[in-house]
Amino acid sequence: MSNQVAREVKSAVTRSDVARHAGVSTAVVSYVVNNGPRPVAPSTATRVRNAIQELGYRPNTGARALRRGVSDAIGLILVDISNPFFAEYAVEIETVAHQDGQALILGNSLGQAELERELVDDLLGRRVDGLLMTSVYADADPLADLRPDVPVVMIDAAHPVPGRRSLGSDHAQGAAMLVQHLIDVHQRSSIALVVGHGQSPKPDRREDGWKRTLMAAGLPLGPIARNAYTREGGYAAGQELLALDQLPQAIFASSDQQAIGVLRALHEHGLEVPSDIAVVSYDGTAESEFAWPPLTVARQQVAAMAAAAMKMLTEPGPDEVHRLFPPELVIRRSCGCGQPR
Amino acid sequence: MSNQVAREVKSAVTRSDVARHAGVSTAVVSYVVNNGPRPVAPSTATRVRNAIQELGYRPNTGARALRRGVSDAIGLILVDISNPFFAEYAVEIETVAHQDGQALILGNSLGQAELERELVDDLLGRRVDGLLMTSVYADADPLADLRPDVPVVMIDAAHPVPGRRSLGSDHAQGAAMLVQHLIDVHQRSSIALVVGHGQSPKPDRREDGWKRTLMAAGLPLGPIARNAYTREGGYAAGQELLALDQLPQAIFASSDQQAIGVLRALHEHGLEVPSDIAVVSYDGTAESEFAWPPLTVARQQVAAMAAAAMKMLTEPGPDEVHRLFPPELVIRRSCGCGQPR
DNA sequence: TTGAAAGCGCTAACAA
DNA sequence: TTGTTAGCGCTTTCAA
Repeated sequence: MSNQVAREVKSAVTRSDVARHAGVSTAVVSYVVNNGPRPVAPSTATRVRNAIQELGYRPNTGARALRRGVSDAIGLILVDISNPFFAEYAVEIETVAHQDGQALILGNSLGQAELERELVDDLLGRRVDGLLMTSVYADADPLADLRPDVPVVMIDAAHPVPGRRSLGSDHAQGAAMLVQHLIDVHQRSSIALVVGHGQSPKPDRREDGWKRTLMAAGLPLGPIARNAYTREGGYAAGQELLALDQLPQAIFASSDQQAIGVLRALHEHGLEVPSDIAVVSYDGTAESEFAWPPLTVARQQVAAMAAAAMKMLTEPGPDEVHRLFPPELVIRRSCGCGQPR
Repeated sequence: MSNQVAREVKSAVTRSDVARHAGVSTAVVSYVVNNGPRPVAPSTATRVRNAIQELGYRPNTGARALRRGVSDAIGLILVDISNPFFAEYAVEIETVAHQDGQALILGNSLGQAELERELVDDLLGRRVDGLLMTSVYADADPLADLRPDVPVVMIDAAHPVPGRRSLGSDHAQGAAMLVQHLIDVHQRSSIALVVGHGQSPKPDRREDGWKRTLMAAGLPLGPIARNAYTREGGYAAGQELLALDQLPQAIFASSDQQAIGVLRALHEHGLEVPSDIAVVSYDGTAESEFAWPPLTVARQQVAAMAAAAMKMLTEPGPDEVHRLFPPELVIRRSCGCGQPR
């Protein structure tokens, strides 16, 4: 009874309570809980397990972390997990992490450099075993003055990041696949580009891919509308393109979100997609499949990237690497495929 | 130099390194870092701060947690953060938590009871200061045998949860607002319902709201299509309704995701929304605004719920409470408003 | 096979 | 105003 009460009163049960209850030392409890490193007689082990059960003992992960020097937790810093692409990415990462016995601590930088700093700092203070992140900074190393002493992997890096491990999708290739498809299969010769603002000195690789593919095909470059990688940005970009003297025959949007915005602008103008104008986009989130019409996309290999990111974090390797994953072309209806002639 | 090397070598700098470097005791370092509880002479404090700076010292959050008995971390268990509603919810929660000095540990149960259990267990082992969760279980208390010794708040609860604190949106009211609008403003007299499978003995409160509003208006109940609360579920439900002898004049979908699926089914059938059939839905995620046509919705007050959830976790209060937040009616085009006659 | 005990980094009561 | 020191709960070496 007094046990009952004590537990109700929220006295956390510790290993020494268990030891006392089972009539053994705390070391033995440890051996049982961790299944080593010393052997324990079966009968003793059973007594300990019963005590654990009865007392409702649960090892304190933090204390163990302090002693062992590893926290079994990793940090994930995203700009904004309500962006569907990152949400899908996060699910994959969390799944892999959990299978790996790692908990995931999440932070949203919301595009604010200062907040990003705070989050990194907090995570390092928690001695996470690793840090996965996308950075607000286009180029500068956001961690420079934070001197992280744990592995860091930049998980949405189009370009190599000096001195860091990084990975991302091959944006140039994805863009090229999409544009090539519009040219080869749908004979579009005027293909517009919707892309983000050029914050970075380096151009968006999707812009490269679009440009090179058009040039290689001997086609003129279509109009470019630059705006945020959001639905709102795409909407504004779409309106911009619609205000042009001559409507392009197709639009390549650099993110699903932008494409969704573009579609809205086109619909509001009473345009039919793909018959009046084709639209394709980059990312391949679930949302793209349920847009109207369903979007033909270059789908990023989110699961593969998540697994690779966790691996880069855990396994030894060069301090600077950059892995690029090829996106997959997913044909749906917005490009003109599967349409009645 | 040797300092340099030592740091490179990844020897974590501890409070006693700082103390030695500054020529003070570890207690003083603590007083400076925590700004108390004892006063420190300004000149001493400066010396300590310089040492901290030079050595790149960062307090070990885990050690502090062990000593103080609070972890400054909370757990969040969602079914799936790639569901946009939960993603938006999570952003709000993380933001509030961060402002509150709490880190957020995220877990996705993916609809698997066993996984949910594992996540809860892990989080309790980490001694989170509180647990925010949605449960896979419709009714049974998923925590019963886990004896959580921290505050738990069920954050997406349509009904009170026995013995627990919980909160959610007033689904019945939201449904009623939407249906009433379709009746009063758009004179729709045949309104279908798309809702989830009845896993729970308790009916979905949105079904209640829909039913009562129709009955109060003296209208017949429209057809019901039951399917998952996903885009796919909505798509299947939409097809089901389209196969009926008589098409309803409007559809109320219980989630944005379902509405998106319904819209796809309608579009594929060549139906115009809202002129051929109106569609409204529940949730009000960002996606709903960019659907085609933009969806009229009952928007859940995500930010308010997130703040309230954190408050319920932190502040003392009754062990069992259930707070319901009224959704807001957001009129867009899918109901027929703003359409040319 | 088991136990005693040191110590992970930190806080804070107590002493000076 | 500063220092000494006892733990927080755990792992693991070393001795029995």
